[in-house]
Amino acid sequence: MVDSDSEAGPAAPRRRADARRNQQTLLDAAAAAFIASGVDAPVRDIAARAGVGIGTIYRHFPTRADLIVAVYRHQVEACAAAGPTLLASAGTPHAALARWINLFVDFLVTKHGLAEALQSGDAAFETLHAYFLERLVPVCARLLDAAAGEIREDVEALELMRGVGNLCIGAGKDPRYDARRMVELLIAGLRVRR
Amino acid sequence: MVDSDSEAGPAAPRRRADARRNQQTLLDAAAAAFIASGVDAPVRDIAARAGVGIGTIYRHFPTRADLIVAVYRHQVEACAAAGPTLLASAGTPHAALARWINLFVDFLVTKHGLAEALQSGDAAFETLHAYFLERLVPVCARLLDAAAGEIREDVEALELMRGVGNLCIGAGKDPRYDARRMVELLIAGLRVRR
DNA sequence: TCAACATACGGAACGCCGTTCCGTTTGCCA
DNA sequence: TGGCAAACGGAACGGCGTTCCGTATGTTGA
Repeated sequence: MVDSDSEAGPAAPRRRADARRNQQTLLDAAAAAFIASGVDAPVRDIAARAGVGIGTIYRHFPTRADLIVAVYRHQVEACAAAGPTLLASAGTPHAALARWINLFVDFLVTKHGLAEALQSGDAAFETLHAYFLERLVPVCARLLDAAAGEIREDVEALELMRGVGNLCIGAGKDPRYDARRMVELLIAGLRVRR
Repeated sequence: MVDSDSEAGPAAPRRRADARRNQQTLLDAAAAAFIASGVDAPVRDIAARAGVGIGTIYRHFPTRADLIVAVYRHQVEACAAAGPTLLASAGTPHAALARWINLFVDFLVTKHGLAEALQSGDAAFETLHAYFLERLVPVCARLLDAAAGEIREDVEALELMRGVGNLCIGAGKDPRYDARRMVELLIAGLRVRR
């Protein structure tokens, strides 16, 4: 289940009832399809799952990327919100950073194909890429700032996020590749040597 | 330029002259196309560049992956060969490992889209993925063995190679993401803490 | 020199994809 | 209830990798 359009604007132009129903149905169908076949599930499959025409999907979500963003928006927001929380609760800033990155990795690793889509140069996923960076890079930057002194200072938040995202590609497809361990190495490498 | 089929078998079945010419032309055209548009240049473009029909390309290279392997085979072999050489010439085993990884990263980073293709789950690139791992993982394993004691021992060669490959994805597309630096972090994280 | 045959070629055609377009249907309000 | 904006459905388009097969050509033995 993905909840309805409790979106931005106060001036929601009041849409037709069937439109709202379909939007919700589509979000649920997409979420199910993403779990079953990964985020690159064919648009036609999602439409079929929702019992809806192809045209309908595109009126609600102009591009595949918008659909993906809509499906995962809540989890991304939750991840963003966890940053400040961890900073306050965790022992050291570096520990907070490590825990937050773990959260992000857990999220990516459990979404078949999402990491791939995020980094794929494909112009269609530009929106997706942009949304993730927009939302998460500032959070990461705050954590990095807080940990300054404990970690190298030549690494920007955006770079780190992309590195972590990249390491999550292909996770779960080959048991011999453990994305979490690789990210752990990356974060370990971030520490300044005593 | 990519040199001709100085391939395996001693019993090369003697092919027609035009076939040999076309194979060479195709390799050159593919190399040029890969530089111009990345390794995912459309098959039709490569055929057009070579002045050859689509059917011809598929007789010589049953799948895109085979073509990519053929184009880069020499560089991959050179990289594999550099392993033992570095181990003998570099100061410490860890330094040899670091230099060898650098070689690999340089190779990947200068081939637009190759890292992406290598890790893309797409079954069509299975051959490509397999060839790279087959050729380079044993070399990496030897370097890791030599550096044992200096580095963590819970990381296998295959895992490290995939991690490095992943970090190279998207290199060169965004100046704010420096794949080399991320790999440097990963390798730094590999060292045991004193 | 010249068949005749295996080999290799070219490109139309197929299936799958994301996306667009437009004729039809449906909810809503006066 | 009539009419109209809003929303729908799915055929159609362009691009992709790949397959298939009728055609052309190099080779070779007579």
